[in-house]
Amino acid sequence: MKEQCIKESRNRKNELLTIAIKLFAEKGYHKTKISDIVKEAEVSQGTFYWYFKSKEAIALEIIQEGQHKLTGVISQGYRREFATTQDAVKASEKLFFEIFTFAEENRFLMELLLKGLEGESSIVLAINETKFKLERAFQKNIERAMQLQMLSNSNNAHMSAALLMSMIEGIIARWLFYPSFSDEFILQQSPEKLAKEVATFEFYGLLGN
Amino acid sequence: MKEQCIKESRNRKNELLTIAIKLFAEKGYHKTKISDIVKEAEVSQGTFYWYFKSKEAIALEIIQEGQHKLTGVISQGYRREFATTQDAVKASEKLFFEIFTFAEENRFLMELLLKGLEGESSIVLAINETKFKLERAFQKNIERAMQLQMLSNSNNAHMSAALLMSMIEGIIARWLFYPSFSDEFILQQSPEKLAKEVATFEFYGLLGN
Amino acid sequence: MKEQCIKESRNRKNELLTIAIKLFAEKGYHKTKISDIVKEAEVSQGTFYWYFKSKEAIALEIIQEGQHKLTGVISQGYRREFATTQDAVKASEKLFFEIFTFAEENRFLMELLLKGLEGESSIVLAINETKFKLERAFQKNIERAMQLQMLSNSNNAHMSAALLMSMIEGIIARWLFYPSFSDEFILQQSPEKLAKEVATFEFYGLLGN
Amino acid sequence: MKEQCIKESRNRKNELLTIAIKLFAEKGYHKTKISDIVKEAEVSQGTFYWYFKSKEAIALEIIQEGQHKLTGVISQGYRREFATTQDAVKASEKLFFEIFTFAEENRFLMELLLKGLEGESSIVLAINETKFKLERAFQKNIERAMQLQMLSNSNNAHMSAALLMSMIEGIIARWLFYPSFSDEFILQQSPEKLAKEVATFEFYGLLGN
DNA sequence: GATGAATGAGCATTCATTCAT
DNA sequence: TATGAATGAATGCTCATTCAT
Repeated sequence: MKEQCIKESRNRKNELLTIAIKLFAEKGYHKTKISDIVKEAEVSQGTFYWYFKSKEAIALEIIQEGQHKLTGVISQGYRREFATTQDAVKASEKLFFEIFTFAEENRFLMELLLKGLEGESSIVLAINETKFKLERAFQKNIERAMQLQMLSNSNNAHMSAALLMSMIEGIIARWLFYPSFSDEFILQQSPEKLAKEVATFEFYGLLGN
Repeated sequence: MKEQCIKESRNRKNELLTIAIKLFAEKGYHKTKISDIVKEAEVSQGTFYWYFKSKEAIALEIIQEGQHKLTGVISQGYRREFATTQDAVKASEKLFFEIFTFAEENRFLMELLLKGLEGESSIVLAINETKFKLERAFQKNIERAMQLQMLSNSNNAHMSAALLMSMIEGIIARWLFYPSFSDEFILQQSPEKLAKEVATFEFYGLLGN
Repeated sequence: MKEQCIKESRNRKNELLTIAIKLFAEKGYHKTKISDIVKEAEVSQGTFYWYFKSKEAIALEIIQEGQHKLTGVISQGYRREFATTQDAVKASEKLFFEIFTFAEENRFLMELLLKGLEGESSIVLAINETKFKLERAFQKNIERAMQLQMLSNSNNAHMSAALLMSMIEGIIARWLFYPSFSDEFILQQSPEKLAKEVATFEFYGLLGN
Repeated sequence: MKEQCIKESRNRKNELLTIAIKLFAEKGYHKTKISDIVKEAEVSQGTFYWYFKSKEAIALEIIQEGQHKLTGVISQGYRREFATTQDAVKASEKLFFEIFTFAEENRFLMELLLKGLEGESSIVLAINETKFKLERAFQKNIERAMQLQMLSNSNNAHMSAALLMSMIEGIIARWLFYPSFSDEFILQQSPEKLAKEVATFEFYGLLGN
């Protein structure tokens, strides 16, 4: 019985979280009113405040949970060791695939993590931290490749990681968030295909393959 | 005397625009109050509404003026014809240089154009249109290079343009907007150096040079 | 078992009453939340409403119980008959002593009775009634003394009772409720000493003894 | 024209202050809503916040202004030097008269100053400070009389001042704030008569004159 | 008896916008 | 042109109270 209650309550809370994620992504933080969230969840205003201390609190919880999930995805994507350039490309592709898949399945959450929320500074900080961690993960990967002599040391790992991260951000945004602004080529892609394209560009550039 | 008045008023208006750009970039659209803007400009609330119909109107004017300026920059950057790959890299570099320079000189405006404003849909639309135009300019450049047989036709110009645009956005953001999150390598760069790095990556990827 | 339950429940109820008295005195009626009371009692919100119909109800119960107790104290203090002025002073002193002792032992309750609660009118009424009764007791005492020719008939018993009551209220407040605003002289007094001081002033005034 | 505006605005602010004093005294701080105040003043909610930062702010302003006025009254009441006991009684009477007159003319303000507001601690502090100052004024008067050998040194000036202050508070409360609880004797008195009664009691006590 | 999730009316405060001067 | 007082709809949040379990 107690278990059921806990489960019930978890559902209520999760329901509110899911709706909040969607509305924040769709309308933005400020234009999403608590009344919008509770209306969609079919609960009262008071119920919202039973589960969350404030509007800022739910946003923070969303971001932090998102950071946690995304960190899991990245660490999964890095399990492979690689020896040849081909391996490295494959490894990169694999990681991108995981990220794109996660983005596809957590569309709104990803939108918040990447586009950010024009909210309290605590929220902005949490978002930046998330992106920072992701970028550092890319950087480590590149540095490993440099140690393995697969990449010239003339590369600057920071800069390369920043470029990589930017590409991932941009592709996801065009693919999922601004469909109307992108052409069919990107929209119709599967995570696999996109991962391959980005990984190729990453290693070979426009002249590549 | 009339002339003076017009000039005065232009100044007043520009003053308000400049302050609004700065505050929107620093605090965001919603967290910037009209009262903040007029306080910094040392005019009354009423004066603001003499020059601008509404808060949305000033944001729109900012974005549209920004779009116009940026369009000018891009068209400047394209004047050159190129024949060899080296030329193409140089041309790209030149364009990037112009964009980075503009960004450095119009820091807050650029921040608004790239990060966007969590505002009315009209504003969001205007911003997206601006980014869209920039991206199409990159795309045209790539398509030209493909026609000249400098780039393999296996490239997808849309995708490449999206990647390129994403990199530019990302680098500018790290360079100018989030200095605290970036390492010294990016922060200390000049527009020239950054342009070179990005252009090289664009054509050769990580393995390149 | 039933007895135990009743006892238990009495305890629960008394616990809630005691905590409520303390919190009402410390923070005031409006600033004391039901959630504060139950948190300190380590019971649930629902439990509160099993014992009390409402927030108003618990306040009323507190006041009425206080009135009852205080009435007992006063009637105790009046048992003596007196013949000489000395006796009258002693009798007064005795009564004051009882009141001060009660106040010391029921600090928070006394604070509510004297300072009042900014609450519903029913509560305010109950408090005023309590103070009214106390004052009438003083008045009767004075009238008795006038009948015994111990006090001149030029005295107005109402006025004198009001002055007396005011002094008692004031001294208790300074002694127990606002220690930080009073000097050491009052703070360090025992009920005996305070009773003596007030009784002397009552009969002889500043020039007295 | 500007003068008129200033006057106008002063009136608006004073209007709000006067209404707030009345409502706070009648209904208490918490039960007085901003909407009550503005409704009675026939202005909008926003207008209230043009003149006062918050509900707490208006309460504080009321108390501080009251403190200032009352301080003025007290200092006026002390101008006389006295040589005989009769003089001292007269001087006391004069002071009480001033205070009672002020109380009669600033009924609601006095109610706030004496009964206090169950509000933010800043407000409570300001009120206590006001009462503290008044009491210290009484104390100084008594000490002066002791120096002049008019009062026995066996008197404790602090205690006497506390008793005096308590009497004043009590009489004003019964006279003005709780008419229904007092008898006709007090209610029908003029400030002169009350001042005389209290001053007599002060010096001679019940047995006095 | 006891729990605690759920309710919803109520309230202080904000801020873009208007308008008389 | 310029002012700044005035407006009022909008919104986040509180908290006494209820009720299914």
